[in-house]
Amino acid sequence: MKLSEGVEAAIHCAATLASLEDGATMPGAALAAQFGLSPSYLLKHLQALTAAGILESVPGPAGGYRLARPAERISLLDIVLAVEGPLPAFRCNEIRRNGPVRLPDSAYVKPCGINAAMLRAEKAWRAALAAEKLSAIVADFLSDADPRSVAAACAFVERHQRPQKPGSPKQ
Amino acid sequence: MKLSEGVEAAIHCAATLASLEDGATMPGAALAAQFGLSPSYLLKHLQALTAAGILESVPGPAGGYRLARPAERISLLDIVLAVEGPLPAFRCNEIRRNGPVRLPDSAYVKPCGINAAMLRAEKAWRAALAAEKLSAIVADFLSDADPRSVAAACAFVERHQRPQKPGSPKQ
DNA sequence: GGATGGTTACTCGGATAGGAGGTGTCCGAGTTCTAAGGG
DNA sequence: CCCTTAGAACTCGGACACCTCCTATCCGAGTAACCATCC
Repeated sequence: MKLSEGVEAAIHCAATLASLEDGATMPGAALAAQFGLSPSYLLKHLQALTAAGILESVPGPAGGYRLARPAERISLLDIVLAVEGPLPAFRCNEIRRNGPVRLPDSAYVKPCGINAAMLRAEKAWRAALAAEKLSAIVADFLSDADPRSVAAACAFVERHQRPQKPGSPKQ
Repeated sequence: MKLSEGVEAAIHCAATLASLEDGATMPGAALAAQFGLSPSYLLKHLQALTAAGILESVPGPAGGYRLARPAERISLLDIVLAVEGPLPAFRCNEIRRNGPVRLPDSAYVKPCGINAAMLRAEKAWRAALAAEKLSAIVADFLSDADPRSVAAACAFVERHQRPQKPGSPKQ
């Protein structure tokens, strides 16, 4: 089992966008440069986040991406589900029915115990991810990370963010 | 993210082997027939379980597989790790270092907060999997599942298990 | 000087090739059971 | 009747193609800023 590498990129980008001034945007190309990624490919994941309602996109010059809601209300689970899809990692194929003796469907109304156990474990995983808020990630970074790294990140944000246009308030 | 389909097969096979009489074995071909799987392919996963020390294999006629230790001491985590590998699902590629400004390595001695958060969530998942013992899975099946399904499973075990050979005690 | 229209450049969005890992299959090595032959 | 021995059949184990999904890339649609022109 392996999570898509896009998850890492998506979380880093979301954390960077959370550091922007209120209403400001940042182009996808800038985010790609910040993390050494292919701009075209990063766009794919940013689109997924936009489709999931986590980000907003502003087209045209001075456009870019920004968070669609406060970082306190964005969890890592939201991002992971947006990139990886909503389906659970364990998908029961009901192989218990594929034996040589075919029982009627009425013998399988009770859910598969193995599937239930796997889903319980995945529920714990999702609960832990839901508890990890993007705001906490950013706060921890600002307080705990190396000062040089924090300074470089802040300088990058200051350099590439596009201030909110006065005439178009953030919805 | 998607778990390998072999995980489902491996758990079902392990649960079936847990229902065998003490020391008895069952060939991989019988397990494959029980779940409608390709024998050659199922062997691949059973070999992984054997390499992980969860199963034991007995070669030759009247051979097959059996649990290497009591079902109470086998968790779903053991099986998942044996099939999927021990690496965590989220693998940090340290893209935080790939920016245009290259800071010295000393600026990154603190672990990445995003990686830490993802690993915390995965730790919760693994803890939940470790709590799901194979013995409990089998017990729940015998008590809760449809009687017809239980009867069919027991009949299958009775039909295909190979009793322990008197002269070669289980190690 | 101010308003207006066209041009330009920048942004995101979706459709299109390439590659790694899981899926499925095959054949070979090893071991035990069986049965025939000899004592 | 018992032991020995050769054969055969069944088992697991590892090596080889195929296929799906993730990775990576390109080009097109749309929009806002900019600038030249006109009033």
